[in-house]
Amino acid sequence: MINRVVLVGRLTKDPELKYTPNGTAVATFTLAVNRQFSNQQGEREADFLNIVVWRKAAENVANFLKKGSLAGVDGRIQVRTYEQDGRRQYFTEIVADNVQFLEPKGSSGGGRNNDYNGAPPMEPQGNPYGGGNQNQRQNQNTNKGYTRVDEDPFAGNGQIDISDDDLPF
Amino acid sequence: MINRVVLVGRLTKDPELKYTPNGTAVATFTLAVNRQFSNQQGEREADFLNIVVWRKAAENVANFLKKGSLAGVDGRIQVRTYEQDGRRQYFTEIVADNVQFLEPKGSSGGGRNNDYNGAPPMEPQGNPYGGGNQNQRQNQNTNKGYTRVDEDPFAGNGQIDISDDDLPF
Amino acid sequence: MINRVVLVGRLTKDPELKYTPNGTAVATFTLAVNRQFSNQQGEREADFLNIVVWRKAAENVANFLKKGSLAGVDGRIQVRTYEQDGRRQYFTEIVADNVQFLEPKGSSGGGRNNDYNGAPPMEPQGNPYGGGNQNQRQNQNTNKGYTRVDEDPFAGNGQIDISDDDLPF
Amino acid sequence: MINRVVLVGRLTKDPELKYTPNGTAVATFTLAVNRQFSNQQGEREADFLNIVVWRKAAENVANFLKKGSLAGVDGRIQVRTYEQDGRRQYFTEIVADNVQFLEPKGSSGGGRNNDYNGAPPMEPQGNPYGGGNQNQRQNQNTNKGYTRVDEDPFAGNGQIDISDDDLPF
DNA sequence: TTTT
DNA sequence: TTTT
Repeated sequence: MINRVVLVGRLTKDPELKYTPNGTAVATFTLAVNRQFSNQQGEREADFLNIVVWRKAAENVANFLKKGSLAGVDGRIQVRTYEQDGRRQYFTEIVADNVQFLEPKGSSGGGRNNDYNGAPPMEPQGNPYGGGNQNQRQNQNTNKGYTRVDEDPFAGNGQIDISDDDLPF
Repeated sequence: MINRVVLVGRLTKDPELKYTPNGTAVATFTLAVNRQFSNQQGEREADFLNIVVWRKAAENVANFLKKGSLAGVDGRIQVRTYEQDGRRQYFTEIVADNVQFLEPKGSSGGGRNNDYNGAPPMEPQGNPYGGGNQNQRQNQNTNKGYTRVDEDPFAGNGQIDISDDDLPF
Repeated sequence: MINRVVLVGRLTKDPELKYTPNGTAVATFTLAVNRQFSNQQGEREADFLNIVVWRKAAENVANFLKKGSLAGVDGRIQVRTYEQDGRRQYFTEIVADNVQFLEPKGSSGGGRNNDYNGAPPMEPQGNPYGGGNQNQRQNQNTNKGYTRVDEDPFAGNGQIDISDDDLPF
Repeated sequence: MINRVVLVGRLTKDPELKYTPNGTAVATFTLAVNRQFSNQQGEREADFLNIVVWRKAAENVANFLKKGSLAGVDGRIQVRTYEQDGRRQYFTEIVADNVQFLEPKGSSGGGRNNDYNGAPPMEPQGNPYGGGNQNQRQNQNTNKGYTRVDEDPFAGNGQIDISDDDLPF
């Protein structure tokens, strides 16, 4: 059925790139999309939307986008369900078919972590979406220098079985 | 910023129509949008998306759509934030600019609650989205025969101050 | 770059299915999309949009849609250019990634040409878009019972070189 | 019915701003949207799409966009019909609900015509869309310093009767 | 936990 | 809590 989303906004952090057990790249990031109208307090609010990208596009995202980058996303909305403390939780994300880099070419100077994995050298890496899967522990695996992912691309570890067979392409 | 969503799917229940204190109509419903590809178990999953509609369109939705109706939605994604048991929760919804009725004309026979407010006569009315606002109690107010809403259109009661001033049009 | 179109409307005619020289299926049809507001004369106008679909989806369109069918289209806009009488002409079409059939299942009774090629038995087959390519003549070739296409899927014959290599997937 | 288009691309020229007889601002420009895949010759083609914007947004477009600017457009497709030399011609355009400026703030240096009406001082003004209305002559009228438009916003003059009553809002 |  |  028709399920189409188009967004333009800015990354709230560097993207995170991980790999499924069979080597499929998956990148995640949050896009801040400013609302068109200000609220009663005269503030211009934003919506913070979770984006997932797979395969080659995931690696491009990891290489070319960073915190603050302007990007366009064309994809579909998906809701994932999980249990937490016996309560059903919902996690809404946009699965991107296509991510467009909207920064001017020469604007990548400084700021980006040069190791391209979105994690500051010393800090442990966590789930960028606090409301998401909670049973995460520090993921020690590496794959091509990136963090490996067995399942939920938004968690450091997980029981939801995600593999290439889930990929709709 | 650009934030555009287009969906086609079926209502999981009759829509709920409420009114803000100053009389603005607001309807909510959940749209089941089938995914394009089946999962590893060969099942065709669906995403269940929360839709909000305001004003005249809200009343049309309440009058013409019911559980199972096929509908198209053109709108934008919005994330609302609230606290529950000291934890931040997120509620994602589509604010519809336009809802299109895709049922054939003569297909409204039977099934729909004829009082058009989406609540079965004897049952208390609750939040259609379990993950949403929890501090709801049965709303006793009525307005033109419909349930009144002071705030969160998805709750029976609430502290989030929603009024016509929030309306972006 | 981002180029996304979503439409819901009705077919003005049965779709036309053709094949490129190397056997790729391509279907074309016109979708009548009613405007949301009526004009000064109080009439509800429609826009007539040219749709192209490739491969398996093309065959599904030919098999399941007919004149009058309600359908959703998710795709991108494309403009083709050609010369006619020494003047540059533009032909705008939507290349569909996905076509959704919105007719209720049991509603296909009668009306559709059972040979599934969109052409009434006795009538010569023409370009469904009168404003389009003009240098058309009756196409005599057949391919699996369908009309073959060497180039412009909207013409009966043509000089624009279209082949599978043009397919972006 | 659902008719939604989202585009990101670059202006091929400065936008043109005109006014209807009753003072409604209308801006037009062409957006070059690069295709995602290169063709057989390895070239990355673009589609050139005609955009119309009305009212306040039209004036913003005229003030903030110029040739080469990156912009996002959210709107709907519309086809206009006219006769030329006894032949029916079609003109496809995107009526924008919303135009987003995607250029970095400090990037407006040089290049733009400072009179903000999109017309070079000495040159006659023409239809930016060669395939469009042909019976144009230089429009002499002015309105608040801008070119006035009686009808087709893409022509310098015209017989198609466009007025504020046509505005769907 | 949020971007400009 | 989910629709056909």
